[in-house]
Amino acid sequence: MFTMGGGHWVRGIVDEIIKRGDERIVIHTGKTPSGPIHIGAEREQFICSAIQRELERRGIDSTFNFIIDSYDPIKSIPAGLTVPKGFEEELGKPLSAVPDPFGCHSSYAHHFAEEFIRCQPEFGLSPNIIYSHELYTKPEMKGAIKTVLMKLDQLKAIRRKYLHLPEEDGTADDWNPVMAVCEECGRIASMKREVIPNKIDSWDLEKDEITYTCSACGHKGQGKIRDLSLKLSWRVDWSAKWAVFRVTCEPAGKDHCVKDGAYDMGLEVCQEIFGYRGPLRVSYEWLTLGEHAMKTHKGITFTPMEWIKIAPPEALRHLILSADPMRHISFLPERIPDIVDNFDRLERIYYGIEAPPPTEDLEYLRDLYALCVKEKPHESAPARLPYRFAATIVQLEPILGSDKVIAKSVEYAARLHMKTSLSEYEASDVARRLSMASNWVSLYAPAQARFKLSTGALDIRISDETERKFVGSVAGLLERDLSESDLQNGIFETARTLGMEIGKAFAVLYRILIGSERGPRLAPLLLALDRDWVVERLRSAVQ
RNA sequence: GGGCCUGUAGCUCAGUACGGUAGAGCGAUGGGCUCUUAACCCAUUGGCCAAGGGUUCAAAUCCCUUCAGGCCCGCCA
Repeated sequence: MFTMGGGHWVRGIVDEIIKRGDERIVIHTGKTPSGPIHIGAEREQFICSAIQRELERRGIDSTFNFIIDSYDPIKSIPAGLTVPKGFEEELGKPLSAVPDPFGCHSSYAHHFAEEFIRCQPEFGLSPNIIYSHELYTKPEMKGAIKTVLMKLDQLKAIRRKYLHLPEEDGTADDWNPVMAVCEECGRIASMKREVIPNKIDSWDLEKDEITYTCSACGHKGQGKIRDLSLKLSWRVDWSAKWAVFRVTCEPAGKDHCVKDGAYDMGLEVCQEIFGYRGPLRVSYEWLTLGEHAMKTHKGITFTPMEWIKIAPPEALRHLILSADPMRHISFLPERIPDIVDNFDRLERIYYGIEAPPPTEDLEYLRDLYALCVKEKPHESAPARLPYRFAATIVQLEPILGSDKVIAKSVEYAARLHMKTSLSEYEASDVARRLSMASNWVSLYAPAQARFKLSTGALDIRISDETERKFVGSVAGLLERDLSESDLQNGIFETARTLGMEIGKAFAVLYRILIGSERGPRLAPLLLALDRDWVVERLRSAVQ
């Protein structure tokens, strides 16, 4: 079918952003650090990053803020997280006030937020980080709280509309979005059975005074708005930030973007209560881990930190930015080699080494590649070590030693790209991929991608007469201490002389050594092993 | 109960805004390679486009209904 061209979908988003005519373009994203932050959250980050790059390409400057919702209460302890005894006592406190269960950061919020933030430069982004527990001490947020109290009736009416609450006469609605952190117990909500926020009881804007009752410990407190630790509840909190920062665009998960969902209500609150038009909505689908949605509280997660250990960050950008935001992405760590290969293919297409599939729009592919690399594309195609190769050769490290593994990999990458030597970047990229592949093999590789020397009792016996002769001859070759290439050639010649199919000949050796039909290049493998052991192994298989 | 998104080869997905005889990658199978670091090259295989109905000369694409999965309507990308 005829493709329209037109490049990457982010161009359309940027067109709309520009149409708004905002004085200053501010892109926002946010995340609650309620536990390990998984790679699903990167979808939002990458969309923002792509928007920012597209703006930059058009010569437009922008601000990219990442709000850490550290002031939200901790509502549960995520499954799989080991916490000190008595940690349940912390439930209901703001995440920024809960101690780090690992003891390495100043709070629970900081621990998980920092772990995520630390990875971001690796993925080619560096948003401004804003912790909401700090933000709420600022006069702008105090002002938003006052505005909310001033227009509370109007706000209640908006809320009732969105939550489809039964029409009431209005007097019974004691909802209030202003929450107070209890000065006695430090909680902002109680967590028995259900979440009950600490609402304020009374307020006097003239005198700047507020009273509240703690839903957890029952403490009754009072104080001035500027002194008390106050927070707005979710949907109002969101629009207050939009208004305070004059946000141009904030992507959000599809859960918030449904009709009458948090985004719809937030926009109306933003306009009616705070007098700001609100951001452009970009909604996106979730990433799933196989068939399951990633859920922090259920402990089903895969974090950016874990990604970096097993695969290049560009490959995650590619996985996410190549998909339409409204389609869900199903990720499984077992598929990492495919995912990395896909990125490598795009890279080769970008540099004209490989022809694009006939149905694909080249302009789109070029856009996409520029959005996937960490900074700017290299001047020429970098020589990459194929991930599958890496995943194979690292398994020889115990017998080859790491120096040899690296040397062979560098040599292979250079040969593939018809280079005589690798640049410093290329060589370090090869080393990185080897260590990633090594982690992947030990953590996630399916059985068929792994091999192990069969050192135990030999459980196969070669009965075919030709095969027996062949194996015997190879054992003889080994005893002659040949060079690598002579040995490799010798094996081929032996097979040919005996009239064996090459594939079958190799298969029989692999079966004896690693119990598989195929394996890593044979001569180096044989030479890396203890000679007498291999000879004995081969001979006993054909006895 | 109300609403949104998704369903295309064994797997992952393009193609749906603007209807014009089903595409890619991976896999599988076969072959080739003076010859394999699970490589590479070539070929083959593969699909009632979830199901049914409608509109049309023509539907994966537009409309209606049904089914399945995910999600929202209370905090949670």
